[in-house]
Amino acid sequence: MVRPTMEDVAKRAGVSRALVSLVMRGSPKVSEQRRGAVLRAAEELGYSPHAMARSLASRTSTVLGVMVSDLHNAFFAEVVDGLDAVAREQGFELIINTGGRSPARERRALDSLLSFRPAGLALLSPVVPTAAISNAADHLPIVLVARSSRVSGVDTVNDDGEQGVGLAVDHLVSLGHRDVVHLDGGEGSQSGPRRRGFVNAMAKHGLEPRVVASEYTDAAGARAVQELHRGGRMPTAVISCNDFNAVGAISALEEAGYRVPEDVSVVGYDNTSLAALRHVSLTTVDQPRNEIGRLAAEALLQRVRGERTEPVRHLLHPSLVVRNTTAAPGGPS
Amino acid sequence: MVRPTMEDVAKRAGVSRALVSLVMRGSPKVSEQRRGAVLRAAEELGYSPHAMARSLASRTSTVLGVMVSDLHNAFFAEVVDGLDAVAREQGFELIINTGGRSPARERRALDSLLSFRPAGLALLSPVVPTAAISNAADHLPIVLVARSSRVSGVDTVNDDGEQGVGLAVDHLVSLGHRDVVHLDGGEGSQSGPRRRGFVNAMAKHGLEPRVVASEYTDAAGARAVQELHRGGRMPTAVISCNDFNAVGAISALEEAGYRVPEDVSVVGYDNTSLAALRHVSLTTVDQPRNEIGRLAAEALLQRVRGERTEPVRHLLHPSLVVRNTTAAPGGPS
DNA sequence: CTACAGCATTGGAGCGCTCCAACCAATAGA
DNA sequence: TCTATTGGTTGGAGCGCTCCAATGCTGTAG
Repeated sequence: MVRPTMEDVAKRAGVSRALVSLVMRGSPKVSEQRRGAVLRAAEELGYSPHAMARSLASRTSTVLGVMVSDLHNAFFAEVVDGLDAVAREQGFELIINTGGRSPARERRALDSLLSFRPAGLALLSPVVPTAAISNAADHLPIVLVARSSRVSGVDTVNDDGEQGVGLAVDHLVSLGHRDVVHLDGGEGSQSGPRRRGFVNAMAKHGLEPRVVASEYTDAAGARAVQELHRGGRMPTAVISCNDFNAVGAISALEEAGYRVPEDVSVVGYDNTSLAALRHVSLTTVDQPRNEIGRLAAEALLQRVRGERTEPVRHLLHPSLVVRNTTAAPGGPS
Repeated sequence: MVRPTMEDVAKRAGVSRALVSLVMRGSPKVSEQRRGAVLRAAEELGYSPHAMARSLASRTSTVLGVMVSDLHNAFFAEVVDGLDAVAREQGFELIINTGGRSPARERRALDSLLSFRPAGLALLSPVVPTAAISNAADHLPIVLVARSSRVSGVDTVNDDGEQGVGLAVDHLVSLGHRDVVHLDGGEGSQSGPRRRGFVNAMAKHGLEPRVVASEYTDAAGARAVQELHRGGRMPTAVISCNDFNAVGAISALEEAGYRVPEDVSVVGYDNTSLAALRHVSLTTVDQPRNEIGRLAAEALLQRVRGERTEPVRHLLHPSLVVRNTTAAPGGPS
């Protein structure tokens, strides 16, 4: 159970501990002969460096902390992929922690990450109060993903939800729709911009924007549609706040006897793997998730290297993915 | 950017560094008066303990490493929830890393986790070679989840896939089905037991087990069904290797003009959130994911505390969740 | 032959913490 | 009164490493 240290390697190779340290860090000022001897000794002993001791001694860290608010959401998985790719390229590691969408748990997760003294911290859609974030930002670079916040000294990366829903509206209008309803995400983090995008885009086309309160779940989407049905004012198209909501809406529509997309078109948001399933084949708005992760990592690493102190606020362009849940109103049946 | 140390807190509180250390660790042998002074000083300075220095000095760790092979799979999210709950209860933290289903990346992820010298390691469905695992197992406790392996000195937690598929077969047979096909997961980690469970259960009922090669994706499920259709020997029921495969199968069935469940019943495996969507409403086999995580954490912590050295091999009982994709053959239409 | 680079190598201090033996009252027991 | 005992507190060593100043060693120029 006990691991060899540099001292052990040094002894075996017949050199000093400092020389082993140089070899391990790939220093050029070591003779080839010694380097070989050290590497061989390390190999034989099964030595592996102790990251914590290294970081303690060097007062630097090659670790980026990532706080994922919700591991259940595949959206974050792809953001993490992007973060990971960039971090790895530049010699950094990721450690991930999760807050489970509870502010208290998230606080603990944050403390836990901070106690490792990472070089920087990426917070994916955090729910902790802004104060906690700006507090931590005094000590290390922080980038906020999927939460726009005006905390000073903190970078942010978001998709432009306003533009995204705008794309959906344009698409539907160009198909001939004039009566479109938005199922709103309520308290959800990005529902504000999405709703705004809907209202503005409808106004741009001179149409009346109907917004119905809903939530980011399939059950909520179904409920919203049932209410529309009972109210007797079913629109020709629905733009949901996300894919889950859209799928719920579709199943409620079908139960109520509407055909999708012949009678009612439905657009989702996020382009989750769910939307791509052939059984679902949902027209939806795609966020460049991987790109979001990459930009977040780059923002962090720029600060880590001291290349920048001014905050950056990335706002990425979403794109529309047209599948089989949208068509002209009263279209081919 | 520079954080206060114990020394700073000690100076401010007018005590020794050792005393601050005792307070931070919640030792009972500190007078209330001093404790108060120390905590106040720490608060005022914004002190937070340095986990790495602590772990280095104490030669112990309160960190459990978790290697998630695929962050995109929500299955693991719930396992992590279970792990997290138990770890937290017992004063441990989780650090997570991901291997993206690539052996090379997974190896690096493993090394990265090990370099933090965690107290134990949970590997969720790892794809690295057994040798790497048994190697690491010499240095610290390891638990394997969703990968049965006979590595000595390593604990395992799995669901009983054989039993799970058996439940599905029993359910279908009790509905009156006699012609059932299993869409096999191929190389996938748990496809072996699932296929075995199918063959054995069918044999038990005196029925011919038909197995068709497929994969863990919705496209593969659709392809398998299309082949069955072309072959002209469509069964009355299909048991897929997982939920994605089942959803692909359903959509291909509907495209080919079969009604689900009236003409063909479909059963999935995993009870992902996908299965629960009302639009899908898939009959499927549920693994006790949270329980799997809890047992994994407990196995690890038992070893960490030195309470056990014999390996344990948990095999958990799955359960059948009946929804709307199964019915009697040629049933109500 | 000495001086002086230039290079590879080394010992030692120190990162922030824990742990231990030693210490210092204050109290209890004889 | 003197010695044990107890509870609280402390300095110092050391965890595995990095970093720096210093060392020894060549080889070249003066």
